[in-house]
Amino acid sequence: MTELEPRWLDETEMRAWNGFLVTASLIARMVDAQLSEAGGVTRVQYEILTRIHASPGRRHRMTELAERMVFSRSGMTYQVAQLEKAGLLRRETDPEDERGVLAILTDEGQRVLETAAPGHLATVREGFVDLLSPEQIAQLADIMDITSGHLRATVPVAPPRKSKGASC
Amino acid sequence: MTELEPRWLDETEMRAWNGFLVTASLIARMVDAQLSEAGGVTRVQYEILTRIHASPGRRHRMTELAERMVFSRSGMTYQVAQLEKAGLLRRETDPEDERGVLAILTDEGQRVLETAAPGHLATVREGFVDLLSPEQIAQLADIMDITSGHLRATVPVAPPRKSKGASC
DNA sequence: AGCAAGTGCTTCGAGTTCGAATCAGTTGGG
DNA sequence: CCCAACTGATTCGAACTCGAAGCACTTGCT
Repeated sequence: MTELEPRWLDETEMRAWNGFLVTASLIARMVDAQLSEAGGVTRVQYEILTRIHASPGRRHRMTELAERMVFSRSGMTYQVAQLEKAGLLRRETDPEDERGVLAILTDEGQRVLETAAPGHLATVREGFVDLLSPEQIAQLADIMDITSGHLRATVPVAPPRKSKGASC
Repeated sequence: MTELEPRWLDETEMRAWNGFLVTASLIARMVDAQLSEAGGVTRVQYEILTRIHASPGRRHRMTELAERMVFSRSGMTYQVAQLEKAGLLRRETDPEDERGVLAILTDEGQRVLETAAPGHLATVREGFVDLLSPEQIAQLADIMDITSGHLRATVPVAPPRKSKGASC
């Protein structure tokens, strides 16, 4: 983990890594800006609504939502509370497990999502997808499958659950 | 900008876009975690130190630093202030323009950077670079050059300076 | 020189994020 | 049945981030 003589990134690796970081920051800003001037919701909120929308019954458990979005549970509680205040979703305790809470899309939330979707999609295309050739999109999809898959298996998002196996 | 019938993302585009977002979040978390348990500095602070280190004279102007890092100016002021408190850099007004401020790496900052670098680099390799083949790295580098270049030219980070050309 | 416009940085207030601690409900022995 | 361990969600405090507003210095025009 802590080698004394690390292998520095070569020129290509550096372009890939640095370009990745810059792109991530900038596209996030661009999407934020578009959504905020389009009125309704923030980027995080938009994504929450989208995920709930895509779930069966237009409802979704909190923790699962947080895990899929790579977001802390407390942050999720906060944002879902905001969305509930705004009337875009409501919360209900899960009848199958009284500890759990279901976030359920309201009609109003559905409407806001439908209104916001075209502009958001256009921004994602303009700032990202449509800049690349179909081949590059395919290459990128493969690459991101590898990295996201590996990282999901490696990086803890929620608390480290009771360790039953060895930790090192 | 707001088409009535948007072109939705196809399956490959979705994998690329979604994988990109997930990867960005997770690698950020992984780097954060590594740096925080290694002791010294946060990810943002590490990057600031690195950029100053790479500059001639181990010094760098604030605004330029913010622009290169895709960071707000006020956020940069905050983080540089933290680093100054910690003794890792000091601030001096630029003798060539009394408005400007130079952030200058201290010996202590240099030392911290050298200590943190190997672990950080190892994490970037483990969580990202070394997961990919040389070909994929090359593909990714080309792709990220396109996106970051386009976005840098498009997305404003600092206030929109006095517009001398047309704005649309 | 003197003033208006411009530029560089900081301050301020509001909103967001996280992890640790907490509360509530569930599960699995005894 | 009862308790201990566990799990899902929320609350709380601290830290971070941003944009707008403000201050200080510079530039350009007359």
